[in-house]
Amino acid sequence: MDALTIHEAAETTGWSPRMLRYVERVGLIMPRRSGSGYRLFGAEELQRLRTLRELLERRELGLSDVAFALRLRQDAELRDEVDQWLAATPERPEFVPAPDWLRWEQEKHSKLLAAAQRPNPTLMETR
Amino acid sequence: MDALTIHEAAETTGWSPRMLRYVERVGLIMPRRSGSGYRLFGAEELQRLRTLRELLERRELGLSDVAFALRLRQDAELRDEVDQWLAATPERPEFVPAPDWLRWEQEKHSKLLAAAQRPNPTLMETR
DNA sequence: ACAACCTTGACACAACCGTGTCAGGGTTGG
DNA sequence: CCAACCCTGACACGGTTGTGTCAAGGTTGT
Repeated sequence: MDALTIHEAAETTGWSPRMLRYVERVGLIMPRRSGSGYRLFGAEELQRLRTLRELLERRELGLSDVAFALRLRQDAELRDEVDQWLAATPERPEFVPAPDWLRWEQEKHSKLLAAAQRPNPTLMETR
Repeated sequence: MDALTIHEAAETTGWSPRMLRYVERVGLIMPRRSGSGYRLFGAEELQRLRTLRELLERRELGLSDVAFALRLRQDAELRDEVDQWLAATPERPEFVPAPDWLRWEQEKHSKLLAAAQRPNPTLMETR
């Protein structure tokens, strides 16, 4: 039948056999098995594996990231809880009144260099 | 004003000061800063921090998981790509015709124990 | 029957995550 | 002015991820 064994699948997908087993282990693929336990990769999973590979490196993801996304998708309750947490106060810097704190971010880059000749920095309002 | 410094915030949230800085670093909180750069935690972020703590341990999540969920939420394109990948062939074992492969999972637990007295295992259809 | 596959399990190892702790240096409040 | 904070950066360290490799044993095709 048109199904590849693990070494063949490895060659056409760019994963190593070792990694194909690992990808299965983290739950992202579940190739069917032959009667004697051999993994069999159909055309569909081969495509899926190529796509996954491409996605991971293009977006700098880890398998664990995608695995977590899968977990979110399968556990609606979890998804809601996480989403709800993220929803609270989603966007910041939450309009800071002082135009002063932005400098902080940039200052910290030059801070070390300028540390010597700075006698007394900003110093204002007590928290 | 009603805003706590990092040690005070640590005590009321259960995080250590070190971890509060870390949680900020991974992008899950962004406490505002005083004029001299001190982190200031308002009531809202304190609550958020307690909730986060609770969520993490109740669902066995890591900060990196929630950070990734945040990334997904903020990058719609990424979310779509990941979702689309997960959508393809979402549910398996994809109805296996042979009632035989289920045994595999259970067998492998007793396999080592039974290895000695098993002269010739299943052996059927050639992949 | 024998080479060339396949299986699981284990050791190994770099890179990262989550944490603590310490150093060097500013800030603050009494 | 001094103790008690705060800041960042660094070293350390156990745990997880991602990966290779090897061992012991079953399967397959010629």
